Amino acid sequence: MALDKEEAGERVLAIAETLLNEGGMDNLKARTIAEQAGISVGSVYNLFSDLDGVHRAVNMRLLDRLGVAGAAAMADLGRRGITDVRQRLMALAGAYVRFVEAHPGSWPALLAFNRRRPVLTEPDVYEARLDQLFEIIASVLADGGFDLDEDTRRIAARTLWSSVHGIVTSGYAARSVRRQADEIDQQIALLVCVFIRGLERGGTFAHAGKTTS
Amino acid sequence: MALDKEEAGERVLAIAETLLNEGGMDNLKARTIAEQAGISVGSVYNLFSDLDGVHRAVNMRLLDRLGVAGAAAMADLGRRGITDVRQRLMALAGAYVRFVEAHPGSWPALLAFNRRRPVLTEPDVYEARLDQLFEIIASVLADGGFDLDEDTRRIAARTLWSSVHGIVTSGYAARSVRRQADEIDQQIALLVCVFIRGLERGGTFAHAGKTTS
DNA sequence: AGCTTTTTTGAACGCTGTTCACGATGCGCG
DNA sequence: CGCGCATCGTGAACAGCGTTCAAAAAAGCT
Repeated sequence: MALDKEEAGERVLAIAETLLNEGGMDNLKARTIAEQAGISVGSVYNLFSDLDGVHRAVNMRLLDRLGVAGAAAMADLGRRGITDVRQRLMALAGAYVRFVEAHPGSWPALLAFNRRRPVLTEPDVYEARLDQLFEIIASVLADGGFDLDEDTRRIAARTLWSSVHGIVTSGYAARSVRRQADEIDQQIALLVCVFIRGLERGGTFAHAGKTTS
Repeated sequence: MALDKEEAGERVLAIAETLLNEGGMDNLKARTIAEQAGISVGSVYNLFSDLDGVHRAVNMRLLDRLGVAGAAAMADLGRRGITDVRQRLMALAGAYVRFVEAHPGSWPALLAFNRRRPVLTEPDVYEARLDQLFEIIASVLADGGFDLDEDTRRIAARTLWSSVHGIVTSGYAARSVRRQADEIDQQIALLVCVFIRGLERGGTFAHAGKTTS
């Protein structure tokens, strides 16, 4: 046999990611993968349960890479002795923006994929990879000098992540292409500034109830 | 003929929305629509260019309804004499959350649909409907007593919208179902609180450059 | 009524994901 | 070496999808 089984799987994943990145979810076809990988259609189903399994595996790799990108950005700032909270948060957001730009097709495909599955699959391993990102943000907030209890800090970290995520995805759904980048950068800058200032003021944020006051 | 052409279109759209809402994008099938509408497959293509056209039309209706939901929430607060910025923003966010909950399948389908199309279609009419929402938020901000120039206010409105959007979509991608609602409410409450406090502090937000300071 | 125009139809085409009987291929053992 | 066995790769076959288009039906017109 020419290819180790695991090596064949890697090949399929690499091809699948390229296909997703170039043409979105619609471009992930079993026959195309088989042809480009030099194997038969059936072998693809031997390596993975189905195409969704392939897509899931690609998504895992993407999330892992996003995690290391975030960690690398923090490590870089640490190496340069930068501890300013705003700069650190901006660096994290910048890492995310750059990651999305570097994966123009496969990242939207990941988002669309999650949307298609109701809640059937156990997202344990999925959420675990996201928690890793939340941890990074939470640790930056912990070093920021705001006196937040652990629970608030956790929620703040997730809020910050979700907001940046929303800005980026909304931004790339918009019309033009060059104006997008400016818009996104401005919105992220404003979000981070406002967020830090808002947290610095201290006080409670437990207005959990709806507008029934 | 039993059905006016326009009436038939409405019927198709209603059926399509139900299908999308119940089973997501994969559930929007030409043959199912035709069968449920009591027409033939070909007639569907007579009324709409293709299935994407049907989906687009459904999305337009959804965006319109979201717009009126937001406007209605503001009108309701106005009627009750409530002018507090926090309460108004929370009401807007709440309207959005309720809207998403009321459209568990068709709203994710709208998001996934936008993601699939690069930028080919002229999103004029699409963006116009979103601008209507931004206008509502911007007007609330304008009444809030922050001294923001018009441009900053516009960006802040979009940032707020994108952030809420990100919180909601990230929240529903998470695992459990009952914890989701609490998480989302808490994140939105924190976002709105922090945002208002951050804006109240005044000052400039023009840190447009990346972290190259 | 006949003729023309418009609309509706559903069989047909090409493509999709997925399966599975079959043949090839590697392997241990007498 | 030969032979049974198990493992794996294969691609034709199946069901279903979006989309088309010649033909039929309906509607309009004089």
